[in-house]
Amino acid sequence: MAVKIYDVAKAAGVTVSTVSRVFNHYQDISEATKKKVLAAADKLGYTPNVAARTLSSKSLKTVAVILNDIVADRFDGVSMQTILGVYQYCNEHGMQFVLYPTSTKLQHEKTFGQFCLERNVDGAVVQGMHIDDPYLGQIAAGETPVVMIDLEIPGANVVSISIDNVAAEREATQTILKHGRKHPVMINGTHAAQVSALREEGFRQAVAEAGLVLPDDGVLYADFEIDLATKKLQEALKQHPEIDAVVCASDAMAIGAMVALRAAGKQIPRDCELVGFDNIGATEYSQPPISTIEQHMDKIGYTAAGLVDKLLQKRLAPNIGHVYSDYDFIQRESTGGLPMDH
Amino acid sequence: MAVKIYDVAKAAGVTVSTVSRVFNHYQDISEATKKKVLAAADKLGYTPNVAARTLSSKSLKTVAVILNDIVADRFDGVSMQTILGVYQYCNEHGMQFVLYPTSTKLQHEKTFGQFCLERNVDGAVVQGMHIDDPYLGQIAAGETPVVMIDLEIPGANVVSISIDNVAAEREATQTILKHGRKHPVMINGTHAAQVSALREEGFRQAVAEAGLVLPDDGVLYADFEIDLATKKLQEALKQHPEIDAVVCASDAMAIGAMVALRAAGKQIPRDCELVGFDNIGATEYSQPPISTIEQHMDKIGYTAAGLVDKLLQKRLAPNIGHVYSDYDFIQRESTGGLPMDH
DNA sequence: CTGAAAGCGCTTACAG
DNA sequence: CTGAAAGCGCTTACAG
Repeated sequence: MAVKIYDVAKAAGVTVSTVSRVFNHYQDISEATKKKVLAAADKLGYTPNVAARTLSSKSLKTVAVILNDIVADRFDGVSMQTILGVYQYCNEHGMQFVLYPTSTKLQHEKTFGQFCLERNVDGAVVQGMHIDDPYLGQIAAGETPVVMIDLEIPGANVVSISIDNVAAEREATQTILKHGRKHPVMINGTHAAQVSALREEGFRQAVAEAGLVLPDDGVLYADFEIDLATKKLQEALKQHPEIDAVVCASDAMAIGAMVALRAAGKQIPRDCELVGFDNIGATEYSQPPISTIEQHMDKIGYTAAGLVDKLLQKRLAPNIGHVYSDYDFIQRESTGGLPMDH
Repeated sequence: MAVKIYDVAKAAGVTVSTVSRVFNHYQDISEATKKKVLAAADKLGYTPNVAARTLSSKSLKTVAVILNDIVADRFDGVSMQTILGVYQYCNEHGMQFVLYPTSTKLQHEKTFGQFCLERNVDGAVVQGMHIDDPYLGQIAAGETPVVMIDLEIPGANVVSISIDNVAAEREATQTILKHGRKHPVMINGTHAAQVSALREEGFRQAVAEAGLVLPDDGVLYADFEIDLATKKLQEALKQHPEIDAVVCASDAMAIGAMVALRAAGKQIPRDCELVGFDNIGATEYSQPPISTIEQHMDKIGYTAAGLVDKLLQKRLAPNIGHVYSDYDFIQRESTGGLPMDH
């Protein structure tokens, strides 16, 4: 039933060594035998067994996508985009691909090194880590090439990739402030996410540039949760009914903010502008559509896999540290306010 | 660096056979040596190598999630839910898990059997197949246990799982019709998806039960695409301004429908009720929130993996054929119309 | 209850 | 340019 390398060798009249060489694209194979082998393999429907290859080979590389604490919340197709980006790169470059959903709990049961050994992982693309996760130190100190998405950590074999979060949030905030808004508030995620600090930095820069003074409670933390964003903004609106712009570190929170604004009788964008982050599908079709930052996560995944590849081949310039991917600020109706007189 | 079974054996003063037996939960091991082995393994941080295990073992089972033509459209966290459901089952039951995103194109490059051989796949959970995909015949005729999500095909080793699509769409439609709506229209997906036919059947049943006659153009096909749904409904509204209910085979299309209704000046639910399918995040926070069917895809994934497991152990009652998973009809404002006089 | 040994399906120095 | 052979890290009959 199952066709092995030996069957192909037999059918082609060569040894398994030769078949293996053909399939691994060795150069010094005569065209004639290469043809014979390929024909035999094709006729028999042969495909090399991955487990056997990874076990015996040093050259078959497998890269893992490690997704930490993914919440499948019906909302977010974003992790899937990253996965597909990595998968595509692997597919195009003859590398193996494995997906490993993990969690802070699982990280305590098995070290990062153990996981890599167990699954023959040669390199990894890691997303969703919190700044106090056990894997972080292990990754930084380890030998395994790792590309971290959205989290910069030290480490000789570690490169991080993300968009320029500071610039992106700054641009979004600037746009709103140019419309004459004077009382912006930010709804941020959590201190456990590095991007939160960066986006807040961008927000604060734009506010300062505009010559505005942010009150002490000008940044709310809603842990990237919809309902919490609603609640936090509702409380803030009681203290500061003058709020006329809400900058959110995620689209989910922007949607939560929208609920609060609606409840407060604020019309978007007339009374208050609103901007999110991530460009999840819901923002495009909400009423009004919400302006946001598109990060092109599929591209980030693809690029990240390419970086792992380069890291594996030691072909990456030293001290690369961080790679910036491009983003787009997508303007929709929620920031469509005309410049105001003042 | 890397710790192998031999290292553990040496440290524990036994042979690799014994260590292997301990890790595979053999019964006839003395408590004493078991303790020794476990202690040594723990101290060294040993984890069995998966490639070696799958290569040499008949008992380590690996189940694949095969996702066909996934469009990472920033919209749909639903595939991710299925993946996580399968992953969780595998994790809890000591089975290996692999993800294989495929496409109609890739299906032509490699047969289903080849894929299973190549990756040592013992069983698979398959989602997103079209009714004319190459894999379908191969799966039906094959030896590999497969659980198909949302698509029923024959085959001795095949079981399908889905919610009762007919009943679900029927229930959704009934609800709307009970509100007195007289001119319903359905926006369906594509004939290439089996669920489309079933949902249409449910819709038609409810319409007939209500004593209504559906016009020939009472069902539109929008291929599960947002923009196409908008366009199709816009055209339909020109012909039939009397439309007062739109039943959609997916939430994405419901969101597209909403755009058309808004453009036509129809207020939801006052002038026209609307219902979707899938319960993607966007429906909950749209304005108004859209009623829909929650399929619990994580549970379907988990159950599907369990069925694969049973299939592998030949412990499934013969002629199971199809397993129904439960669903919930979630009523939101878009079907919140009060009963009308007539 | 445990060891010795063959074998899973490949890859890759080493010869020639 | 191609073969013969060792080895990757495990599992599992077969003995004892």
